[in-house]
Amino acid sequence: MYQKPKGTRDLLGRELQRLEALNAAARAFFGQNGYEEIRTPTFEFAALFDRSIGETTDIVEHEIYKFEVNKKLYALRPEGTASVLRAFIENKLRLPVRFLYLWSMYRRERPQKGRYREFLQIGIELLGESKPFYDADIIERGKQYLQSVGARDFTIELNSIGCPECREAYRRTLEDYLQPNLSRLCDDCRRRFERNFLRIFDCKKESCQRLYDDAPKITDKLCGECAQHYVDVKKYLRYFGVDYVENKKMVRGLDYYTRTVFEFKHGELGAQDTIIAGGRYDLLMRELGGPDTPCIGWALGPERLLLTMPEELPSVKARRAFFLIGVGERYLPTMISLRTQIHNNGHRCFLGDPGEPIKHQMKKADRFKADHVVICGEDEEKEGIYTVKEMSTGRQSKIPVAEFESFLIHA
RNA sequence: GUGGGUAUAGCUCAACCGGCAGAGCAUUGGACUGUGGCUCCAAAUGUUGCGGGUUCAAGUCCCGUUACCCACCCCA
Repeated sequence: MYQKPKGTRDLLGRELQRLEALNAAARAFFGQNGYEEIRTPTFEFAALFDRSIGETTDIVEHEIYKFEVNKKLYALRPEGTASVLRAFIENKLRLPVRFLYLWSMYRRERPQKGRYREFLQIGIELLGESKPFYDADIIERGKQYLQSVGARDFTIELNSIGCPECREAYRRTLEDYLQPNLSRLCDDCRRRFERNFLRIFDCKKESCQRLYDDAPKITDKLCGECAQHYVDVKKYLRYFGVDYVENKKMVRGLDYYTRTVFEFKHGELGAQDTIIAGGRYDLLMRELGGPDTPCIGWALGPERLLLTMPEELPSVKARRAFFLIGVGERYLPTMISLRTQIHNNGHRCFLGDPGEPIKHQMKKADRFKADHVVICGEDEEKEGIYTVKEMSTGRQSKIPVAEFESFLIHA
């Protein structure tokens, strides 16, 4: 027997419906807000991701699916931002522009709750806007989107990680603070400090965290411009009515972020509690060979979001379902035209096999979760009616053929 | 990549110290030949994840392996 690769899933039934409901809501909502949907190739030249995500990140080092064909090294995309910027540059588009993407991403991680090797991201990117107003704007739009699909109980965490100059100054300050305590850090943190020093704050060990609680924070060491930017972002968030908590220890896993970073978290999700994560990346476009262009964006994990939501999404509307029963094959033409009429009114409709006993067809109707059964037989033909049975109550009524259309409209 | 847990009928799970492979739900048929669900009666269902080992005897013990779950790492 064949099995799917580890960390992948077959999407069908309820689960697929739920995901598609989030996609449909995102297309509608962000479309209204001027975000244009974009699709790029699922694979790119591997160098694109090395350059953008950061060569010392774990993603690039051992989580990317890479393959070589004809001496060219390709990679399945592990995230969306790099591809969007590459497409922007390559297609010589004009600024400013807003993009929406709904893509599968690929990372060779060990799967666990809310984490897969092929997973979805709904992301937005706003290219060409540098002002703090826009940082607040896309955070607020994220909040509004979550609320529109019925998500509750998430908190927004905010931080600024400054520009490379701020970070270099801060690194020295932090080093001075940690130097005397180096022996109390865990092995992971010592390694992190060498490779990507901000990431020490992600450590889950309490002994390390106690040390970091009293450590100087990057927000205290921002340069003048970055500090002002951060102050203004918070000002606009208040104008927008967005509640947030400052998390001075929040940093990002990707190297390209500058200044504003944020996460939307949900408390009851276990270790993978981040539903939306994003931030500003003002230097990446230039890094990838494009024009100097400030950008900001975020990505949402639909699988994780769904873990926080009820089985029946409020946004999934159940359409009426009809099942047609024929008593004898000679009623098939009637049934077929009836089906067209029902479909034209926007309802679902299935045909029973009119050669089968009524009992069998009735049972099928139940299986299909039909709301209404319409019976076409000798009695109906004589009286010029259809017998309509409402399945939830068992009540039956005779509806004259001429009045059936208006019945459908009100069903 | 590291650690812990799990794997038995379509599904959820039992099976004592190693001793005939079980139940509920679902399925199928009947009670009910123009009416589903509800009720009652009956039937069918297994490579105990896979491969090896120990034993008179393995679902049970041992080794390996695969998948899933949870956590670390990392991240949406």
